Amino acid sequence: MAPGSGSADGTGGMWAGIAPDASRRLLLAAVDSFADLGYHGTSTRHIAAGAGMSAGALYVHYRTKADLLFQIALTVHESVLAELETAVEGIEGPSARVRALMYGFARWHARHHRAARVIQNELGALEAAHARRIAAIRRRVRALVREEVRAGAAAGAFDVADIEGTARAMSSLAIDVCRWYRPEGPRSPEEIGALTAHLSLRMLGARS
Amino acid sequence: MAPGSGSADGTGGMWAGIAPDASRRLLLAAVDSFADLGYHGTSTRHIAAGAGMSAGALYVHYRTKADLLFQIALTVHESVLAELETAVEGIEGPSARVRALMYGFARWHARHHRAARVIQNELGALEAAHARRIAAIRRRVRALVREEVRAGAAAGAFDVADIEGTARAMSSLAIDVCRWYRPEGPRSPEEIGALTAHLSLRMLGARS
DNA sequence: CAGTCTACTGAGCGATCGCTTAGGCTTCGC
DNA sequence: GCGAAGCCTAAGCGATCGCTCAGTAGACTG
Repeated sequence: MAPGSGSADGTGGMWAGIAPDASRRLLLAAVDSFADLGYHGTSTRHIAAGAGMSAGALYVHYRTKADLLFQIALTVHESVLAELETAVEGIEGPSARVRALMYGFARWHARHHRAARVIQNELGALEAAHARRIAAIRRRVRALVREEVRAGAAAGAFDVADIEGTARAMSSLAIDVCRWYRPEGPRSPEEIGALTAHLSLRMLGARS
Repeated sequence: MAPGSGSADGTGGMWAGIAPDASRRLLLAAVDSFADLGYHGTSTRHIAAGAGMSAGALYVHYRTKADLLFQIALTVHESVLAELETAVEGIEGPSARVRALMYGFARWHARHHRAARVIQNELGALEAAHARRIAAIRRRVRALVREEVRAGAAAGAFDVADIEGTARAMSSLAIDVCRWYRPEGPRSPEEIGALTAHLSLRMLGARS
């Protein structure tokens, strides 16, 4: 694992782009605290302490607490998008593509369930301008899933009456993993990914 | 609709059991505010103002802000449980029972998406003793879904290898409705319920 | 009509919030 | 060797937090 990274990270370091080191430590401490206590339940002093600094040091690296949340939301959403785009790269055939997509989607949300919880629960805490930028990325994620469903249905590989609704359900299934997943539970992120992919193909009425 | 109820309510008044009137008004104002701003983001003054009272009046009806959250969590979870138990009452045949169960489950989370968001996002804000009582109800809800899947699989009506995982996915699909549902969107709670039921049966490999 | 009770207001308590500021230590170019 | 710049601490600002409490208005009891 890359040095300086505090937790398991399967995407080659979601936080690797955050420099310098002190900025990254603050950001990781914020993710930890936001995941447990929520954005409003977390004080800037608590974040700074988690990064081993005094209260004021946070403002050397981030303008406001809201800016810190935005940095997290941006980094995390871009990581999801990259994960999905990589997942289907070079894979052919509607069923194989959906399987790869949903496997990566769900596995990501298990691996990064704490970061994912932050961005699912605290979207409403973003300021209006920040929220718009994040919403744009989320639309691209949903479009990616919908496009796979649409293409597969058009090719006759899937039997799906409600493309939009079924694609929404697939995304929902993968995203909600972060709400109930516990690392100490019986399933690995890979197993959850495989199950989610399998169930997605069933929802799509894919030929076995 | 019952008088005194502030919003559409398909379960015959989830909040009808909350008396007197001032207590219920405070509780409804709290749900509204918690759903938008989160538990920690909401001040007791804001709740009281939402119920048309001054700050101190809240403490005539509730011991603490945490007690208020617990009352909400308890009422809402019992409403879900009642909804599911009623949904399958008198219905025979595994597929028909699953269809009724998941229809009710998802429809409830669309109809009451604001209250549902509170209890999904703010579970961590509950005090330990309160959290245990709520967790017990949630286990009963999950068991209800799992039992329908198990019974149907045992009867040969479903083709499902991973009973626990598939049941979890079904619950997840219904619960997550509250995260993305918008009343101004194109789908009614009933349509979402029907789609969720349909997709659940597909995940189960039910005979058409 | 006096006495009691309940529901509520408005002021305010101590604690904590996000954030700023003064100042010190370290590292650097020149 | 020295001023500039960057990163950090400690103290503290004004605002707001959850919550308490003395006092009041109105309904009910005997």
